[in-house]
Amino acid sequence: MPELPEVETTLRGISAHLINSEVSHVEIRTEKLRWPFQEDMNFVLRGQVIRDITRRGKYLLVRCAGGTLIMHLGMSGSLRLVPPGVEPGPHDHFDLATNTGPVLRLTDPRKFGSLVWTEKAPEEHTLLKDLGPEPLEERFSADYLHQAIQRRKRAIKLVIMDSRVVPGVGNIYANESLFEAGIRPETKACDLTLEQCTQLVDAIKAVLARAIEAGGTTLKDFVGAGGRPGYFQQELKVYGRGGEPCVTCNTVLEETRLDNRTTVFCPTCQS
DNA sequence: ACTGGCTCCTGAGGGC
DNA sequence: TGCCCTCAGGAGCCAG
Repeated sequence: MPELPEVETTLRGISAHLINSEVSHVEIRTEKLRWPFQEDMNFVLRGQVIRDITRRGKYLLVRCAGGTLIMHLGMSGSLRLVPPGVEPGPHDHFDLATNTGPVLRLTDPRKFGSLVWTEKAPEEHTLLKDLGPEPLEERFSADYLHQAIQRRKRAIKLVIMDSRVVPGVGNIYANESLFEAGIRPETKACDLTLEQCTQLVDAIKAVLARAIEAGGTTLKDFVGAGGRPGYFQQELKVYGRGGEPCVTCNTVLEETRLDNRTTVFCPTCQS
């Protein structure tokens, strides 16, 4: 479900309510999400003071005094703050209760999300150590991208969805960014010029920033931690619009599949 | 070093 | 109404 903007929206919604809280207990209501829960999850988390919550790509990092809870929302996950005592629904798999009141509740129908506790520096964890530079930071530049993709023969769309190259960009924002950059999704990555890399990097940064500003994209039922939906779906120019006219030139948008993911582009604006 | 295919899981929506 | 199919915001893992 969530790509970088939805995870960032979630982070902004929850962090102020949880920082400096102490974890009173956790409740696990399913055997496993992506992986089985580690058995001592309650033991290791109970009593931890939440120092900070940050984001790396699509991962949320709940940084505590004695370690870090690494969370990923998969395709269908979302996090909300609920008052203690609210009855869990069928897909509410995990609660983290705090001594200050709010309960952080993970809902995830498809169970592709993950929750991993680590006591070492999280950036060195297997899940995070190979991630590329944060797309909204300066290190993610045209020079970086041009260098990173020079030996990659796959379609540029697949390469920008590779978290080792750009973490945080999923199917929606890959489609949107390529439209904004005027580049066909199936173009071989190694064929991109430095000029095109500049346009693509600028487009990725701009699209992600606008989406964050709008509170993310709500397709089915994504809601931020405060229960508000995102509004970026109203600004989508190609994703979900195959067969409809291009917002720029009125050409009918083409829909194809790349690596089994729906891909939409304008055959006139993108070359 | 890179690629393609498979996998996990549930729900919604379309066709018959 | 029910059944069966395809598709959905992800990414780790493995063989080649």
